This record gives sequence, structure tokens and C-alpha cells, in this order.
Amino acid sequence: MVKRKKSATEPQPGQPISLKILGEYLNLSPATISLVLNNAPGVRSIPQETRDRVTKAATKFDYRPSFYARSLRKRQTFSVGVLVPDLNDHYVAQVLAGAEEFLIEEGYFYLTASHHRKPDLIEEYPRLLMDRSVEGFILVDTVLDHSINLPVVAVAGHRKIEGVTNVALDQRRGAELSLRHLLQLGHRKIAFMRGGSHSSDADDRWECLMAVARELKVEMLPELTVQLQLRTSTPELGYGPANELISRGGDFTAVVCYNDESAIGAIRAFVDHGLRVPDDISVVGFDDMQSAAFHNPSLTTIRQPLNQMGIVAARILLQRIRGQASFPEAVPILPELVIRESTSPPNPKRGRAKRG
Amino acid sequence: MVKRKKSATEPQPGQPISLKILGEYLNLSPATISLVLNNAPGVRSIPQETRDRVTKAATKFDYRPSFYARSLRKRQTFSVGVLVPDLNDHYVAQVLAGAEEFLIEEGYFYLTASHHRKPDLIEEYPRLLMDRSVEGFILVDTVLDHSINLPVVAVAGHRKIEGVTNVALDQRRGAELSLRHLLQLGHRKIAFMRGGSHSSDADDRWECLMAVARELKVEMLPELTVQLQLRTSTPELGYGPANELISRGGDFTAVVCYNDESAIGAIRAFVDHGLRVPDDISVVGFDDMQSAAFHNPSLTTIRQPLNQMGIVAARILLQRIRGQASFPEAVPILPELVIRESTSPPNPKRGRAKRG
DNA sequence: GGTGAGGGGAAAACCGGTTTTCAAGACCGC
DNA sequence: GCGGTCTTGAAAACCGGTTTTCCCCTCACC
Repeated sequence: MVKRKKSATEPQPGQPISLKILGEYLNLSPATISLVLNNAPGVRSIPQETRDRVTKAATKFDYRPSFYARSLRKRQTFSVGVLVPDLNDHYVAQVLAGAEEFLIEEGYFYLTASHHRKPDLIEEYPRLLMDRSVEGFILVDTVLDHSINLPVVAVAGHRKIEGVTNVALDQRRGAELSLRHLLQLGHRKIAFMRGGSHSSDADDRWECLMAVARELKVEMLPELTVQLQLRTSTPELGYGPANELISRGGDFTAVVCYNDESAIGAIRAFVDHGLRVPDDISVVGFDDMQSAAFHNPSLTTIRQPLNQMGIVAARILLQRIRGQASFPEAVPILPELVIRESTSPPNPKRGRAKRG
Repeated sequence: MVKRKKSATEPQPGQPISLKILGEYLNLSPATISLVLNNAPGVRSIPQETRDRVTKAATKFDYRPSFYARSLRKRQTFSVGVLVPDLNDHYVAQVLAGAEEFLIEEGYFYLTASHHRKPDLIEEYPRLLMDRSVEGFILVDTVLDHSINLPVVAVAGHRKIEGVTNVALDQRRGAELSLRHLLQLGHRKIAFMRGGSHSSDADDRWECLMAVARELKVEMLPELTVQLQLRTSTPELGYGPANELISRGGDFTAVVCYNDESAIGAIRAFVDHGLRVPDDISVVGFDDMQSAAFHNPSLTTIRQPLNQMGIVAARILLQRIRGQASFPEAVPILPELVIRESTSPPNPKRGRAKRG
């Protein structure tokens, strides 16, 4: 009776199982096992019985291929890089959550890098991530100043750069929604906040506001416009600028804020000056962040489907990575008006008196 | 005259540069180049002139070693896994931002997975991340139910599990701060919110509250306590429970909320019932999230140094990964009381009338 | 002139997979 | 009894590094 050579080695439990170990146990070559487990073409020639032995052993020892070894050979890492200004930002977090959802579903993970809007980091992080062989990038509210030799999808407006697909809100429609709403309520004296120049949506949104204001014959007075300066993602963003508006003594009954964060800061500033929102001043935000409905007063705002935008960004990125022929050059997203408590008709009794 | 063999190949620009390519260009073996670039011991024998040629060529062609190849051989990936319930959560985002700061400084990147508190994902993600050879885990507000064969550091309380280091707030002190503050203001009828059972801090915080309440002789009446149910990270978390408190008709002048998010929801609920904060009801939050100071009213709360906790977590994790002999079993963090507008002495004129 | 030491660098093994090539034996037809 | 095809699976090359081993050459010393 000829015994089949006995398994040389029963793998030690607790040790990581490699193909070689498995091969020794099964008296098969690593190559064969790889073929079977991947159901590769060419596995055809391997009889069912052997295949079963292989899969059974793999299950038994909970064989888990080394991702790094596999990636090295296949030149695919199933990971992407994500560049954000700061994780502590509603906009960023919501977009990221959406993107993650889609990526994980597709077997991708992502490496995050927060650049805090520092130019040197915006320059450096893409390189570091490329060193780690990410297959593409998602940019959230981040403007790149050089092009990258990989697929890139940007959420929030972006200058046209070769190879960057934009997932951008239809800012023009956003401007229409907020201005029309205020006009309908009866407001005519409207103040405006322009986003900081570092924010990638700021310029586009501003231009759309100007264009729509012109069409709707709303005046944008210089003394009633302020630009955000801070790079924080807290309501402080709008607190100072709102104070500035007040101290200029301008006459206005409503403010169109850059986003919800700054709107909350602005409301705080108004309250601190004894003004009531919306009775004395109506405030319109932008984004509809999760707490907007619970603020006091709750915010009237322009909703961006941020989660959805993250999903879309991830989907397009993977399409591009997979080299699918057609992907959109830019994907427009439609905002909605959400009416809550922070806007109301202007109070006729209370024209804001000029001060100083 | 014997010519040195001419460089066989000038690398094509645009092509990734490998050691082999560089070797052909320099007429050196890949091994030699690796030695030089890493300044490995044994490089001693290589003359300065050769070294210079190597470094110069590496710079010239911007040689960037393949991270995957290197990791494969060195069995080090310089990456860690981060498990969080949801990116859309102030607590999580702040801790994460802190951790990232430290990790990147040390050359580490991290892979994030949001499990949304689903048990199957909490089970699955660690495996997926280990497949990708993370060297350790940071858990944020996440309770693991099985131990992991890698260093793990948890932020927010965690059951004692083998191999998990806790970076946990001193909840007892937090309880003291909030209760003492309310007592000092004159409150005696205090309502309490207990965190949802899924939140890893909830039980610990609750027990500390009970203990401290007993010591300070504050009654915790069953009809004045509610437990959070939702798994969201929006103020809605506290909105329902606060309504519940009101509809029970209990008599209370202050509420200790589980966190700021629920406090904001609670305030909203009170306002919706025509109650004023703090005039009718004082509200204490927990966390001191970034917008707490800008809410209306601004929140009195117990501040957790979340950013710092993230940094500490990352530092300890790296210590453990590097096998440094001593690392703390658990790291206590001290909270602070931040007094703002949402608390004030109770209004003697207004005992909350029972309804129903 | 033989030997030993040191300088310089190539060669090879390795990490753990994937993929292509190739060989041994069985079976087949003539 | 001999070439040809089919099965089956091993062997080898490869991905791009790191690390150990080893070899050759020169020079000094005896």
C-alpha cells in the first residue's frame, strides 16, 4: 500500500497562513492554490476533488491573502486618497460619509489627509498618498494648484484643471432660491456674506448671487456685503462679519449667509446686539447641516444633498479608475430651499437705524 | 582607453522609477542603491563618490520607493485602522482630527471605517482592516465584543478587554462638576438624561452621576430620568426624550443632558413648548462641541478635551505598536466646567405645573 | 610569494502573492 | 509500439523592494 506522502506540517494555530504554508499542508504548490482560490482561468484543468481540498483547507485555517503582496503584483490597491481641509466641518464630514459608503461597498478603503488649507500640505499630501499607491483622489472643498497624474474628483467647485471632475452644486439655482424667497417675503434691503477666498465654492457662489441679484433687481450695496476671513469651521466664521455689518450701521432686514455655520454665528451676533431673528433680521443659510433644524431659531437654508454628493463623487472616481469610457466632465447637483424659522416678512416698524 | 560601459538606458520620463531602472542607469545593482538610499549598516563599504552618484540620480529622477513593496518585505505598513460609529458626529470628528494630527506627524496614515453601530459591521471591519495589514486600531465610541490580536486604543469608555487601552474621561469628575454647578445655582429638582446603551460612555457616566447624586443628596427621581434611544448624532437625539420629560408633567428646573447634541435638541423641545432656557429650565450639556458657544442660548457644558484625547490615543497606540515596554493601562482625562447661558438660578415664580 | 584584511559591489534569498510556462504521466488512435 | 493530446500540477518569473551572503580585487605584511 502506497501512502500518499503525509502532510509535512500542520500549520501552527495563531501563525499567519500563507500560500506556502497551505501548500505544504496540502502537498500542492502555492501557484495551484492561488489559481483555485481565485477561480482563475486555467483552473479548468484542476479536478473538482483537488479544488475542494483547497477550499476546505483555506476555510479551515481561515486563510487570508496578504493584501500587500497581492497589490504589489496586481498593481491595484483598492484604496483612494481623500483630501479635506478639516474633519471638523459639517460639509466635509457629510460628504465623506457619503463617499465612504460607496467606496466600502465596492471594496475600497480610503486614506484621509486634512490640510487645514495650508498650501504646503496641499502640495505635500497628494505626493505622500501617491507614494502609498492610492488609485485616485477625492477632493472635498480643496483647490489643487497643480494637476495630478491620477483620476481626481472634486466636491465643491474647483477651477478647471486637467483631469479633475467636478461634483458641483448648481450655485445659480441656489442663489435664485434664496433671493426669490427673501423677495417673496418682502425684503428689499439685503446684506450678503461672501465666502472666504480659500473656500472653493466661494467665488462661484458669489458670482451667481451677483448675477441673480442683477436679474431680480436686488441691489448689492458695498456697505451691506462682507467677506468671511477666518478659516475655522465654527460659527465664529460668521460672528465677526455680522458684527461688522451691524457696526457699519447699514440698513438691512435680511442677510444671505455663506453657509449655515456662518449663519449661526451671525444670528449669535445679532442676538448679542439685542436684535431678534427673524423679527428684526431674517437670515438665510446654506448647506442645511444636520443641526440646522434644531437651532434656535431653526434655519431657513439652501439644502445641498451632501451625502449624495459624496456618493456621486465616489462613484465617478471608481468609474474613472476602472477606465470606463464615459464619465461626466462635471456633475451638476440641484439644491433645495428649506424654509424654517430664521426668515419672516420684514418688520415694517423697525427700520434699522443708522448708528455712528 | 577603456570606456566605462555607458548607461544602458536613460529612464523614460513619466514612467515610474524602480530600483532596477535606476540600477541600469547607474550600472549598479538595485541592492546597492537600496543600501545607499536607506543609509543601511553595511553601506560603510561604499565609497562616497558612488553614494553621491546614487543620491543624485535618485533626486534627478524623483525616485519614490514603492510603499507596498517595502511594506511587504519589512512587514510594516505605517497605517492604522480607525473604527468609528459615524463621521457625522462632533465627538468622533474632533477625536479623529486629533489622532490624525499625531499619526501624520509620525508618518502614519489611517483607514477609517464607520460601522453605524451595526454589530455585523463592528465584527467585519476589523477583519477587513487587518487584511490590509494595519498595525493597530483606534476605536472611537465603539465597543468591541471580541478581542483583537493587535494593539488597540479606545477613546470613550470601553469594557475591559484584553489588549485594549482606554483613553477615558474622568466621568466622576464630570458628574461632580455639573451637579455641583446646578446645586450652587440653587437647583434641587433636576432631570437627567441617560445615554443610549450603544454609546460606550453611557453606562459609566450614568453610574458616576448616580454615585455623585447620592453623595450630594440630589434625588434622581424615575419620572425625571429618560434614556436616549436614537442612534443619530443630531440634536434629534435629545428632542424626543425632552418632550417625554415634559409630557410626564414632572416638576424640574434643570436637566443634565447626556451631551451637547442632546442638550440642543432638548432646548429646542422646551422652546417648542413655550419654555425658556434658562429662565424656566436650565440645561447642562456635555462635550463642549465647537458650536456650543454659539448656540442660542449658549451652552453650559462639561468640556472634554477631545482633540487632546485623539492625540493621546494615537500616541499610546504608536507606543504599543513600537513595543515600548511601558504604556498605561488606562489614561484618565480631566473634564472642565464651562459656564455659559443655558444655566441660571431657578425661577422661583415658576414651578412647572403638572399637566394631564 | 603567500596570506589576510578590507573595500566595493554583485548575487541571491526573501516578503507573499499572481501568472505564465512547461513537464510528467495517462490515455488514445493507428 | 509510437507519436499526439489531455490532465494535472509543478516550476519559474514577476511585482519592487530589503537584507544577507558571497566573491573579487587590491594592498599590506611577513
